[in-house]
Amino acid sequence: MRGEIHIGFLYQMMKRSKIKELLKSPPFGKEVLVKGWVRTKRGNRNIAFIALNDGSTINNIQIVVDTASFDDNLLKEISTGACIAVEGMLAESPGKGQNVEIQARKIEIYGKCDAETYPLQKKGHSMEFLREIAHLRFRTNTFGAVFRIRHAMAFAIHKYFNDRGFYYLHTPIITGSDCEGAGEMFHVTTLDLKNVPIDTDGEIDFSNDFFGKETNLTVSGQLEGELGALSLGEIYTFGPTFRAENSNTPRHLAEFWMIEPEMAFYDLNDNMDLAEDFLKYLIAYALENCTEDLQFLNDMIDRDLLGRLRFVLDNEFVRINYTEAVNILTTSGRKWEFPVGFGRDLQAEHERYLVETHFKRPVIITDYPKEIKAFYMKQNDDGRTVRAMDVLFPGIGEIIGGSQREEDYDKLKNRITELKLPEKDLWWYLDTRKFGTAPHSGFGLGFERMILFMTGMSNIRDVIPFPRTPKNAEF
RNA sequence: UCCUCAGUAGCUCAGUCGGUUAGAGCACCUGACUGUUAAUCAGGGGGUCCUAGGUUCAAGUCCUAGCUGGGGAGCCA
Repeated sequence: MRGEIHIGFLYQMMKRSKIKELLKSPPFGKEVLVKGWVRTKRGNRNIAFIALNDGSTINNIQIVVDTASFDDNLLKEISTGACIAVEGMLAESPGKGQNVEIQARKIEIYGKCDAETYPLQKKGHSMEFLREIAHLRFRTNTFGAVFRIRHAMAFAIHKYFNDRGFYYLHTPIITGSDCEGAGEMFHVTTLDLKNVPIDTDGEIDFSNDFFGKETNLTVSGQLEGELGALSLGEIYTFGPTFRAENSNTPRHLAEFWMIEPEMAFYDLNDNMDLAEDFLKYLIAYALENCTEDLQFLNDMIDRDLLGRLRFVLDNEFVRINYTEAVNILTTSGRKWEFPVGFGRDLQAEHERYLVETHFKRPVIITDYPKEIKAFYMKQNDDGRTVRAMDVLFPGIGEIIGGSQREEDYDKLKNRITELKLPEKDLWWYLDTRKFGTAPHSGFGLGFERMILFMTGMSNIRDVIPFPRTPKNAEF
């Protein structure tokens, strides 16, 4: 073989280029090899144009085929959705619409794609239809953009925290405590569901279950996250979370991802500062690193997307306490479907009014009545409110929920007793207040809700690859 | 879970007052066209009208129940 030039050998050795690389500062005249999926093919008897996409960018590269040089049957098999490898010369494109094209010299078909049964077409599809073919929807421009942005945001989250000395802590997905207080949980068991053991009280006997006790999928990593923060200083979790609520809305999933930073020595103001800085960092990261995908979504999905992202980035969040929020709502002159008043939780219509009508920007509401918030939130001296904070975003509603945590052992224990929570399951949580307690704070960011905001998509089922919702666990 | 709207070709939809053989655009197939840009032009094939009952001489159309999906609400991130 030495010294011998063999076409097949050359082809084997040529390194595959990603389309993203070829489209920027293209080395015209160079022989290249690309591999990807056909988006469209058009042309006439003499020439064919293939738009090829390999996922590295939303943009396609144009493959120009001189039909006389290729077998008719091969060309027929290059239909929308087919996967091919193309070797050819990279050239400046004489046509309008693209600067670069590849003049094909050799084409190999990896996977044919029957045009009659392939569900994706060149034209637009409804989101509802694409959701039914979630295994193929990655191949559309919209979902390619959404999932590239989703990746970029996941990466940026880790970078943000790592750069600031936070440690990524893996809290358990299976939990033995059902007192996290965030809704219905999914049971985890190896018991035979057709023959569940019953104890003498008529209750399910979990002693022979896998863990020897009742277990569930976690609804939050917060309580365990606090344990880490009270030694490591600043930690964050980023993992899946499960809620067995029968929620059928465009903003809820039964399985979703959540980011939960937890910081020792942070008070509520530090917590708010972090939340605002964090969200703005993510927006800035997307604007800088996902430019083309965001532009596409702005053009095709939501005309106001880029403007809204820049607006949120450039403006300070409003910070008001719950009592001030209630005053604004009661003096607004509006008629509310749900009543407003101290002690009542803010409804969607109230939050929307504050964010979208009154302030017209993100709002952080703090110091809610203790009755409508979780047991672990730090109690204020007024005896009626807690150091909670909700970050409300336009179009999304609550994107972050957090608080300063109650670090006083007695106050925390009393609250647990008041709410009749199972203290025996929380002994380890209380221990951290008994042994070297510290003021600390944290919050939870719903990852998919953030992706909704970042992409302009309107249904949360379209920003997670395979959504789990009531009555739906396909794929 | 509640309220509401919808379900007709592969997709998006039209279908009159209940009336006899259910349509369009796109997609697909065939052909034409020397560089296309959601290519264009001509022709062709393609239907469990969501399911089950019911009313009627006659139901895609009206009634009842259910299923699925969208939107709104609640729960929440």
